[in-house]
Amino acid sequence: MMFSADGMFLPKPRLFKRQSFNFLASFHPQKSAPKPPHLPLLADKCTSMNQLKQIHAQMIVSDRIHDDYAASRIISFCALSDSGDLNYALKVFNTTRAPNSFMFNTMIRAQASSSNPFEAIILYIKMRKLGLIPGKYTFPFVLKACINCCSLNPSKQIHADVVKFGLELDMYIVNGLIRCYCICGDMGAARKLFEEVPEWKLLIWTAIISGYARNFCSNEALALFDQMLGQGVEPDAATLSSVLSACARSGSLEMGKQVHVYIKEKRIEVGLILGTALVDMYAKNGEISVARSLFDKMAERNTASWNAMICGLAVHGHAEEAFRLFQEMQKAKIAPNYVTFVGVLSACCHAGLLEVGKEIFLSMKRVYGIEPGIEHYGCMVNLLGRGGKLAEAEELINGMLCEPDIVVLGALLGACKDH
DNA sequence: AGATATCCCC
Repeated sequence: MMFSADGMFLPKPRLFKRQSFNFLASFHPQKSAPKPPHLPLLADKCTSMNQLKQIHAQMIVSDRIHDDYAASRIISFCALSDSGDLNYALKVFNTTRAPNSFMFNTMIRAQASSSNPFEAIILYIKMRKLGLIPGKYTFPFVLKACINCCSLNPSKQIHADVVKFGLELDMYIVNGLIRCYCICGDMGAARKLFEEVPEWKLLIWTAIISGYARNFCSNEALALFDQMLGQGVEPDAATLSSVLSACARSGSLEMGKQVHVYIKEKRIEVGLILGTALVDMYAKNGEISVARSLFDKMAERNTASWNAMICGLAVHGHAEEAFRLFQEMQKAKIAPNYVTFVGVLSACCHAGLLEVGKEIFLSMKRVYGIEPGIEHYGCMVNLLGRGGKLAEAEELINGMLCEPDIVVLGALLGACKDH
């Protein structure tokens, strides 16, 4: 390959100069007998959009762009490669006269994990209207789009299509369907699919276990995990993070510890997510020092990792430490989110820090652009009420965007009784 | 003549 180190073919691309196609020229070693380069294959060898655009230009000039295979290679690179460009892929796709199912699959796959997953569903509908047959490389991605959109209705429609096209036994597709139903909270539908799977691969176990864990059905999640181990299936990091989440929420410290031992024994890599799950499990179960030492050892931490530790400290009465960690989090330039402030404000509640709490509460929207939710109001009413500021607490409740719940009103009533 | 999936914090 003749690519230069910076991925550019030329020091500086100049319009209308022969050199502009230097890269392509490099595939004509003999001037006497120039052999046309195989453009579609060349598209696969690109490492940058710059290179791809030159090949695309050549395809247009030589009229090869109307060749299905050639256009597919261009779309595939732009849509899926790391150095691609989804908008460019869309432009090429939209100007293709008769996109085939490979192109649709590629675009659906790319759009499913984009910021506009719904576009993938729209593409799927277009594909069906054109009479193209969706296949095993269509459904996993359109289902992923459903998961990222969090919408149940198209999932049912797509489920019907899966059956219609006879693909209900494809592991990747069943996995997608189960996850769809789990995300939408329809554990009944998810379980039914799970029971019908002919062979329970790890993938499927993980889908159903994480579904139960995410929907706060910790006992079902742990029971299925037991069943899975009983069948000799070995869990991986993804399975174990869901199991740890179930242990965290159900107070199953012993089970959580066993999982930790298993991770050590099997030398499973503890990355960001599994690390966070461990910290959360120990923190929620009151093993703050274990949680803390694991947290400190993490090579990478995201907002969720900090949240697990901060909330754990706050709930177990270590308000000062929770604050200190919140400050460290900001120093580390990790953006706090909604959950972070639930932790920080509940630390204020535990420590009775009214003024600090007020300041943080106001900063939520002003500094971080996060609209306070019911949990944050709950903390504030609690703080104001305990400080005897009943009128202020009532005023705060009246100004809420959401309806006050039992926690908020209970905090106010309790304060009224005390004062 | 072409490719696939999962997980954490409320």
